[in-house]
Amino acid sequence: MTNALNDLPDTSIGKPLPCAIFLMGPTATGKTDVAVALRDYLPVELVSVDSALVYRGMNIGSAKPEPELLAKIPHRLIDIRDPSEPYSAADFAKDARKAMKEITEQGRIPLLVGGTMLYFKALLDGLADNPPADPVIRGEIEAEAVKKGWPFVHKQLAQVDPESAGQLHPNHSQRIQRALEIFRITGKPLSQLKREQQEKGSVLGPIGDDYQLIQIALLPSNRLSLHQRIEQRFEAMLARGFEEEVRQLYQRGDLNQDLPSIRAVGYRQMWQYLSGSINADEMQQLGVIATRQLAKRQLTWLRKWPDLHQIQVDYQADREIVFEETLSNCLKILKNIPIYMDKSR
RNA sequence: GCCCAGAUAGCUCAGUCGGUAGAGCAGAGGAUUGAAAAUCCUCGUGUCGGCGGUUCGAUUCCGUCUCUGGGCA
Repeated sequence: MTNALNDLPDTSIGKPLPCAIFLMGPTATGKTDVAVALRDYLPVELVSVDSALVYRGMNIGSAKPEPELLAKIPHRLIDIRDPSEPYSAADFAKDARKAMKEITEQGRIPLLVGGTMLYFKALLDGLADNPPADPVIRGEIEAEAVKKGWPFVHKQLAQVDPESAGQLHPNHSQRIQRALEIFRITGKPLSQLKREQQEKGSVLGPIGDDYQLIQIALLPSNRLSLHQRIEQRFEAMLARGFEEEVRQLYQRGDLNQDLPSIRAVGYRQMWQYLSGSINADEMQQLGVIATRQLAKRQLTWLRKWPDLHQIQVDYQADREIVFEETLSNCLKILKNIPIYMDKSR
């Protein structure tokens, strides 16, 4: 099996690269089921690419695979943070690289499954060697913004990093804050650091330098049916005890709605409901709406994604049939991997 | 049955002292380098409930009808 990996076509110069598979797609497309099924055909090991699944105790609302499944089939990068601890794209890029290396060294193929497109992007293109978030500096910038508004902070940024400021709308709070934060920590503009990354490379370089990637996306063939499925799934989450799950987080007392974890789709709305700012009906409606909007943004990423194998998924057809079809489409794409194992043999 | 208040974008509503109308939400498209399930940008023609009247001109004023709330019987 290990030797088979070395038989991969030598794409350019040097030694052949090990294989890695990306399985992407908007929320509620059934990526996990397909990924799990692929294990019957390929020696893959799963790595989750999901900014919500990293949090422990956030299971129902994040559509995390069942505990029994997780116990049986290892998924990397799930349940690796407490909801009080932030996680970032850079954390992910580091963790995922490490996981991929371990998996490859064991003669298996990393299968990265998820819908957090910035995480995929960070892996794919790499990140500049920028400093991590600094809560104190962010707090200072935030305070200035509250007093004078984001357009004012934007003007400040324009003085030290006109290039980044020019690319950002004066209302774009988060990214203005980040660009200014980087300048205050390093004394260098973000635009310059990006350029340096392109010229000199960085610690987290493009993953394609080390792996031969096969990128697959599951895409809904019809937006309306995706919306229906999202609505049904949210209802199912409520029926399975989503409210109780969030209530336990709520009652801890150390969490708040500004944390990345609690801002997650569904959790944010349930939190508002538990704190009394919206009623149950609004919670459900707003939760569904937020999920639809998330799926839309994920599709925007995928529309311009390079080197992508796209698989259309039709939700209106029978679920079993669609699953079989999707799986078989994936297998067709993956057939050129030499260590493909045909179950029928 | 009578009285009052409504009827305007898919939804909630604003508005036009008479010159055919605009916000929020939803939806669509886009951006995306340590919060990304985040954050931000762009996109608004609809018999202004029906019919009639006044008027050069009515969604706006008047009458009437229908429907929806609320009140009185």
